[in-house]
Amino acid sequence: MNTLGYAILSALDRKPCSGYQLVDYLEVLWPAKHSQIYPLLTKMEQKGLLVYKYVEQIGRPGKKVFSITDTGKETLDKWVVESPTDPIIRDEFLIKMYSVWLTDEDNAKKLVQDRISILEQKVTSREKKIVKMEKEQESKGLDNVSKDFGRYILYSRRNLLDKEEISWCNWVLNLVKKKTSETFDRPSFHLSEK
Amino acid sequence: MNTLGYAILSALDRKPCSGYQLVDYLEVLWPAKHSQIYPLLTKMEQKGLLVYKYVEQIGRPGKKVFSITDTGKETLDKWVVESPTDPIIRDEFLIKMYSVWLTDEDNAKKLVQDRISILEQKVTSREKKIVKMEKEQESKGLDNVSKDFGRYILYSRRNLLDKEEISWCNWVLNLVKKKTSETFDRPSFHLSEK
DNA sequence: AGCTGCATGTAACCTGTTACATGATTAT
DNA sequence: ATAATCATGTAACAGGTTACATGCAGCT
Repeated sequence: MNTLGYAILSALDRKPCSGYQLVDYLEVLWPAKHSQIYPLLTKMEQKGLLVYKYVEQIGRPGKKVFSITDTGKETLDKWVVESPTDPIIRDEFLIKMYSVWLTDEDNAKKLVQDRISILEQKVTSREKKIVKMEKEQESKGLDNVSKDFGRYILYSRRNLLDKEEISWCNWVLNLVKKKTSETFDRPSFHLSEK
Repeated sequence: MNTLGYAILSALDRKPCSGYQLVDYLEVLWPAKHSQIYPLLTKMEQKGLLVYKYVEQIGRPGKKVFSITDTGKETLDKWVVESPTDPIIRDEFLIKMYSVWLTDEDNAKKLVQDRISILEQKVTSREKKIVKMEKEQESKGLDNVSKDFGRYILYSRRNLLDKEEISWCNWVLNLVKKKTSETFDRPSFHLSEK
């Protein structure tokens, strides 16, 4: 089984979901398109890691609601204690940054400023989600607090990191300015410069 | 052309490299294995984006040193001004965290502590690289300062983010402790709690 | 004698994205 | 009208990893 499979297991371990719902739900854990999720759900169901029942709805199409089985839980438990592989990060922004930031000052600025606004946007929309989670929390009992708290810590992690990247962007923006004004006389390569 | 191709172009735009060297060099920009890089270099050379000359060495095997062509530079310049796609992040740690952090306290702690030590390790080794870059810088003229400074800002970015993640890990570690002692009485879902 | 680093390449496989396909309901 | 949301699925393709394959130099 691949990592997406385990992501699905850990999501369903909290609450049963349809494939459609999982697309949203997995966004924080391990983003995937529906075209990848649906076939995997079928495979996992055939392996006995999941079960589903078809739930008919009024005013909208019926759905397959998947739940984790005991076998599924065991599989997840075994995997969870193995040490995780290195995170995979691929970011076009870094390449573009690397390419333009000295040779093309205007585009460098634009690139960084755009990045800042995208990050700020994400931070605010994530904060909204957190507020939403709070409200839902208040209407529920204590038992459910723990279930969604995992998402909360992941959201706050992302926000922390995004905010830190915004600081970095502003630092870079300052460097670009300095570069122009001070004729760039051998910068001291020190972290403390920040 | 794919993003790896552009990453190669931007790397070679700084200085000519062999495929073998590119594996290391691209690690910060867009990590790739040699099995992906070698065939791409051949394709790009055939398209006229790159040229190479075979350089024989003493005491080690000869290598193909690739350089960017004017066509290659044009291709890169066009791509660089387009707004970058969203970064791709996939991290098993997050799934494992999500799964264990409430149900299995011991493993949750271990998971986070391991993460901290890996991050700390990376931060220190990156700082060493920066020191190395400084020393190399001092022996070179002003012209080359700019060439490696791009790497410097990317390294410092990563270090900043990794350090921030370490803080987050410590915050989570505290939450786990609290959970045990305070019977977890409905935590207030506020960011300010940090 | 065996491991690490330098150096290049191919083949098989897995993972993930884009596009094709369908269809009802609700909001603008 | 037409776009968006809910809902599921497949097929073709692109991107990336693992494994196979070779070979020399230098170190332990």
